[in-house]
Amino acid sequence: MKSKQTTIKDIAREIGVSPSTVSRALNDHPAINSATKVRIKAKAKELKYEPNIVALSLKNRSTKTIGVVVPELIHFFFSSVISGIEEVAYDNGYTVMICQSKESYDKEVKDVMALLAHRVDGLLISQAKEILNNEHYDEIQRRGVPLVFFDRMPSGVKAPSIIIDDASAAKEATQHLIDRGCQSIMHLGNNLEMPISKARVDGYRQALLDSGMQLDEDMIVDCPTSIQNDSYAKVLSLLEGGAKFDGLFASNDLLAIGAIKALKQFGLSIPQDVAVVGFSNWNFCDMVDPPLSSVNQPGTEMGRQAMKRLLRMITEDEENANDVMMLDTALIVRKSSSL
Amino acid sequence: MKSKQTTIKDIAREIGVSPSTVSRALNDHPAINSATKVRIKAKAKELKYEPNIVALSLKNRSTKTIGVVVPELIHFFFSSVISGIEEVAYDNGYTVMICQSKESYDKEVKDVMALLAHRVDGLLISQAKEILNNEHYDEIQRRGVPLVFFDRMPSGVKAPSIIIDDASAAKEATQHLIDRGCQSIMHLGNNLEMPISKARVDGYRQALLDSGMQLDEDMIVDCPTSIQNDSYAKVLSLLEGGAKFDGLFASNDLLAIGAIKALKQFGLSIPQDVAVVGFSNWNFCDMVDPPLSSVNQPGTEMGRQAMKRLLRMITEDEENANDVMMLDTALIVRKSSSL
DNA sequence: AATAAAGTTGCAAACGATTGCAACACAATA
DNA sequence: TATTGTGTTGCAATCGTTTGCAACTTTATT
Repeated sequence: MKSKQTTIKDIAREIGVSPSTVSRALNDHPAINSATKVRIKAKAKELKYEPNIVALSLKNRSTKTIGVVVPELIHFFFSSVISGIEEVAYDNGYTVMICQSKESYDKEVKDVMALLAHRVDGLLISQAKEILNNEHYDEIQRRGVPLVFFDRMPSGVKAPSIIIDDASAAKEATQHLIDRGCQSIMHLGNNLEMPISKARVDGYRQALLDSGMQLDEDMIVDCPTSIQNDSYAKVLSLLEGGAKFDGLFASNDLLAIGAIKALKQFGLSIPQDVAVVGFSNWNFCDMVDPPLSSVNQPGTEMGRQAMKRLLRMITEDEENANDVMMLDTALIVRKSSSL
Repeated sequence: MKSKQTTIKDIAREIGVSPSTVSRALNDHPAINSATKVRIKAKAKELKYEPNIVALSLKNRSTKTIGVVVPELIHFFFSSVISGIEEVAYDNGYTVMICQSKESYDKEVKDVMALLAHRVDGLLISQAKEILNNEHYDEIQRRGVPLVFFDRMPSGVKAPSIIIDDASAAKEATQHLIDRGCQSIMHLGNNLEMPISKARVDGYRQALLDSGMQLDEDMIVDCPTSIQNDSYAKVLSLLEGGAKFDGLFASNDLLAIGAIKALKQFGLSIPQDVAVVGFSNWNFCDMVDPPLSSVNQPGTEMGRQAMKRLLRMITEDEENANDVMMLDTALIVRKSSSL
């Protein structure tokens, strides 16, 4: 059934020349008689010939394909990144293979090995939450396949990465709550094992310290699953336990939404009683009630930059570097934290 | 740089046998001496040999890769479908190449041609909003590449499809509003050129007719862009123009959210003054205020079924069929339409 | 007319893996 | 000893394309 795909040999047979001549004609090789070229090209069009990329990949030892591993596609942020990646890849004649690690270390390793077996020309990875070791990253580099991380980078791997300044973004968000008059600010972290989560906690801490506010470790709550039910349940039980706070900075928007639900249910109003700020600026931030203030992460731009960096590694065949590009974030203030 | 990938020849050279022997040993061919097998397998592990899928694809004329074309990845529904597709593909040893048409006809055609050039073993497509003709679908079939549509299928192409019963789902949603006591129900359509949008309008009409309610064509409003601003502006101007209605059924959730914003701003309360139902049951439906009633579209299941159907076409080499599988939807009633 | 110089085209090898067939060594049988 | 059988391995072709080199035809030059 796959037999209906036209090959260079079919054209050669029909015209009565050798496959090499057809190949050269289609690539406008100067040595080929122009009349022959015309005949061959016409026949190619007639038979809807399309070069077999698989054969070309084998010959060129380059698949013109790059592999992407993201934790979850359904996250708005990661789909935006993918859009940016595809845009640049497409413009440069590359196609993209996307895998989802589903936040699992094992799946991430399998994905990476599968992409390597497919002989992708490069890899763009955002690390899963579950982190065991870096062996698969080392294997990528041992094989000489270019590698760039985005958003979530591991420590101890010599590869470029495109990230945001999580600490300073978190600091800005916390500072905003302080400026607004909040005296006691809670932080909901998302899996504090992750480097980016740690960085956000650091930013939160720094803001409090800089303002001479006291740091209460009990106010830092980890919600590892990042499902709004998690933060909903945790915040509700804290409130019921008598916790008092007038500001809340969450490490992602889902956690913020869950917290808002708990706060509302406890009879508190937002932002009057508690001001809330999220992180990522997901597309639903201005749809919830009240509209949620959040730190905007430039997903599409991150994808573009990551792909550009990878292209530079592929084409310039440069040695491993570990430069870090930090993209600007912006705090989007909405009603959940404004007076 | 790509030179560091171990091949069968490397193993052969190091052991001192021919590549054919290595190949047979790794595939546990009975003719190979078991001592030799052990030595070869050990060496393969040592050199971290991984078969080159590109070479295998060329030889087998099968890439074990399937191509997917969706309108937009950032839509929750489509990312869910992708997850379902990947799940089944993965379990059957296939990898997935994803393209986004961005709702553009030209991009869809380019994506399809690129995937064909990559010699994917099959294609899963959800059609873009912009529809010009079916030539590219015909070309897929002319080449004998299996094709299955999901969610948005074209008319006039003989290929299987996995969809939901848009008309009956829309009818159920509208009926729910009628049962709730709504006297005058508005419908916000999303690009009424699209078959699925037409089907939803049909369902809406049918529900009204069945209940003996009058049909006012002015109550059917097209919002082609599917951005909440579109429905926000249209609904607001209708309200200001004196339009009266106590129910609203939107063809997708974004439109419903935009409408709710307009209604609130006009001083109407939901669901008391106007009951609202959306379509797709996006993940943010229970995060907005009030939580939005919506028709649940089983995205992941749709992806699974589409991939299964495609696998059957690939493996059983069956002739073109055009069976349609309709998946069950369920109206999820939330506060936006409950008393 | 002989030779050189273009102008065209084909052969064969290569990319990495698989596989039918031939070839070899050695043991068992007649 | 000759023959058959069994176990093990290699050769060569194949998938579709590209490309250095050789070979051929035709035209230009002396």
